[in-house]
Amino acid sequence: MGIRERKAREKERRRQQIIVAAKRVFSQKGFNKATMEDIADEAELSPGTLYLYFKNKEELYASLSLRILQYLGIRMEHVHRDAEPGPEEKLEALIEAMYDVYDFDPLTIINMFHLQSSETLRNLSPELMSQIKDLSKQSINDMARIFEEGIEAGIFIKVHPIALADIFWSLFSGVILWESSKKVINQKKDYIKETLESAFEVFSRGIRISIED
Amino acid sequence: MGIRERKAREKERRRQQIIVAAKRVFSQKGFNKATMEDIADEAELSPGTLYLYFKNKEELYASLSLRILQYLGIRMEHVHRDAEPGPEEKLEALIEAMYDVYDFDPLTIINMFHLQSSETLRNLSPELMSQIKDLSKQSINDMARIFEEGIEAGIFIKVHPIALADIFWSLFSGVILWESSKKVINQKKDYIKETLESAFEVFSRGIRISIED
Amino acid sequence: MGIRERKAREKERRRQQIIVAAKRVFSQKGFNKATMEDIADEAELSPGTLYLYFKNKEELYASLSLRILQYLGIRMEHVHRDAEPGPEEKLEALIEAMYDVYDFDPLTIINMFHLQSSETLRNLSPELMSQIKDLSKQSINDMARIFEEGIEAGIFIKVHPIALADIFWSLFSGVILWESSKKVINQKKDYIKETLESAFEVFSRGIRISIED
Amino acid sequence: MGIRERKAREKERRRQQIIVAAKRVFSQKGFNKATMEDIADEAELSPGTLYLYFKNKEELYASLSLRILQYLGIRMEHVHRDAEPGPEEKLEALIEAMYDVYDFDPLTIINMFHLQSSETLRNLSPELMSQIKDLSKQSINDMARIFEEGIEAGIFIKVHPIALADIFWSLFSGVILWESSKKVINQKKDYIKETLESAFEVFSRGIRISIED
DNA sequence: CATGAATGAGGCTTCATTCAT
DNA sequence: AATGAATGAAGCCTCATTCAT
Repeated sequence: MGIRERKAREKERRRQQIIVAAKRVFSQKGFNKATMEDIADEAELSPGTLYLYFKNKEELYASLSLRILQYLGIRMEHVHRDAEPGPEEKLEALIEAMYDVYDFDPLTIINMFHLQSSETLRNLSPELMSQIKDLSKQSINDMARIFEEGIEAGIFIKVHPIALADIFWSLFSGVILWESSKKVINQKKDYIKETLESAFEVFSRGIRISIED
Repeated sequence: MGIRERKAREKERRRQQIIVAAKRVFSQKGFNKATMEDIADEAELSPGTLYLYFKNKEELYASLSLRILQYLGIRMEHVHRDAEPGPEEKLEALIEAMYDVYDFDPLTIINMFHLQSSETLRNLSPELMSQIKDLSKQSINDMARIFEEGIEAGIFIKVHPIALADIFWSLFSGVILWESSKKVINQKKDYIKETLESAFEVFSRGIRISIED
Repeated sequence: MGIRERKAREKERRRQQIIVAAKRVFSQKGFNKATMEDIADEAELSPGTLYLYFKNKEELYASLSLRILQYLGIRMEHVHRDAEPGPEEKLEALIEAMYDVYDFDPLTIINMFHLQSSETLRNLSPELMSQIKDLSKQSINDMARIFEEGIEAGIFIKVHPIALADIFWSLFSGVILWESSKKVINQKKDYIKETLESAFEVFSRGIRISIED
Repeated sequence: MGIRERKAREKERRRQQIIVAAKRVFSQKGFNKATMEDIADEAELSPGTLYLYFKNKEELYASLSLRILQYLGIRMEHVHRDAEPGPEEKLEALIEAMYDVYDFDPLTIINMFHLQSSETLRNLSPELMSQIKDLSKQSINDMARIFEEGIEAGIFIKVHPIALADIFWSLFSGVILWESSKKVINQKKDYIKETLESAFEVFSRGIRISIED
């Protein structure tokens, strides 16, 4: 069983090796301009080998997102488990988590939003699709729980918690995409972090009930 | 001269005919899966004809966005010219405008955000690129002016107006993309309008200075 | 009949206008890279019009050569009619004529040799083909007559006169092609005239019977 | 190591297989009418495979010439190394070599002259271009050395040796092109060999200094 | 006669994927 | 399991030619 285990570990390592290469190449060239050969070169493997680990190009692409979503899921759990009780504190922890998620892998997270917003989505295998779906839903639900607590506590405005979570997530992805595409257009430094900060502030203020409300 | 005019009109009509077809096809299949032949078929023209009106596939794609951006620009002007004076009123008018922009052409607006967030952008002709850039910048500036007025009036929080405009725009596009991709995943009706409404409410509340601030 | 004549003249003029444009464009871009639209633009006509005067692109191309061949034919006649009697003198006149032919239209003459040496030849209409054939043959025969006289006079070596004409013509075209392709390779000035001069000298010496032969 | 060697040999064999097919197709249809698919069919390979061995159509075309030029180069060396000393003997050896070059691959040699005299030349990759250039120059230089020796020995006329080499080469290619295009026109047997023979005789006589000179 | 917009066949090339070794 | 050569489908685009005006 030790041997079988090691095999499994090696297989997983190889998988990661490919994912890392893919991440780099996709980030640099985008989904369509990146070729499987590019990725194989970057991974120092042959094209054929990629297909031993991923069914096709689209699945490989989507797999990148899975890692982020998994990380997001873990962070969401932490927020609930570790953060101080109280919706305000949890919201803050949530925001912190989002920065970490972005930092965890900025290139891939942009990729993920591209995926989200792309025809590619339509061609994924059902299994991968449902994995993504489940992970997304799980994280959105985790976020929603925070908002729900706040609403029940009378601190947050009465908007459907899931809707708030969607808005929060939309804001996060919207800012990242828009700021990074501004960068493509203007060739200047991106202001993702700074804009995210302001955006979260606006959001936090926006859902909080002030005294006079 | 009457004849020349008619020719010009016909040429413009043909252009529109292609644009309409392209819009439909791109919306259905996305940029990469859509072929020029698909579009030609939809427009009931031959592939070659498309190239009499658009330099290549990418320019055709980008042209769709241009129309939206132009409409957005017009609406932004109206907001400044026609809306009741006062930042509050203008913000409301701005939000109204955004709904109209979305309604003007929902499919294309989703497309535009895909374009924005895609490698495609890198291959556009410089002219088209700069047109898009200018139009975007113009509209963002128009939005920023509203926020600036509000800040000066002491009604809105002191965040750089351009940043607020970016956030507003990011929120708008983020919601549309996320909701429409949720639809792909869940096959359910999309909640774009409803979510936008809540999002704008959160945003409006978020930038307003309440008494105790 | 005056009117009909004028029409015919105008038609011919238009034809020449096209030929002049074609010459320029073909010389610049070569047969395949040159498009009918290029030529139409250069002639300040519409593409459709070209087809009123020439059956297709290949015929237009070949027509350029006809002008040269006609000029060559005329010069050959002159040589026989005007040159001092005696093969030596006629050979000299022939060589002079070749320079003139080259000067008459250097670009087109290179074109003609390209035509000669090209698949294009295979696709010409039978009529044009036979025109070219006749003109070529006529000129070759005229040249051959000079050599024949020289042989009969015991001045030139006993090689079949037609063969000598072919060799003469081959030398002429070979030098022009080789020198002009060297120019493409080396970007230097071409040495066509200088090389032609030496070539003709070698040829003349080569066919002359010296005393000891 | 044995395995790597075999792979290399197989790769080279495959290359040759393509070259042979290309030669046949190009000779039959000419550069422009020949399609990559034609060649792939002839080679019993798929179109994509051609691109594993040649960057594009033009490079494939040019590669054919390279082989001839290489052979020419080898023969030129032999002439210098093996031929009896003395310019006369070397000139004879040179002429022998030219026949062999022609026989080595008549179809391709005609192709090469087409290439030489064609717009195609302008689009070659710089590397291939410089290879062709170098090989050509080398052979021309080798020829020139023969003439130089003859001039120094007082046997050949005082014309710049490089010019004589150019003339010699022009005569060779001119005869081949003209005779083969006459064949297209007349559908008769070609007289390339016979005409070459006479041409070389004329040339040899032409550069030799006779007693009375 | 002239126009020039439209055609549509067809070429080159790329690249995801397969499969014999 | 890994390779990497081969595949071949399919896409974009060009451009000679036609034809209604």
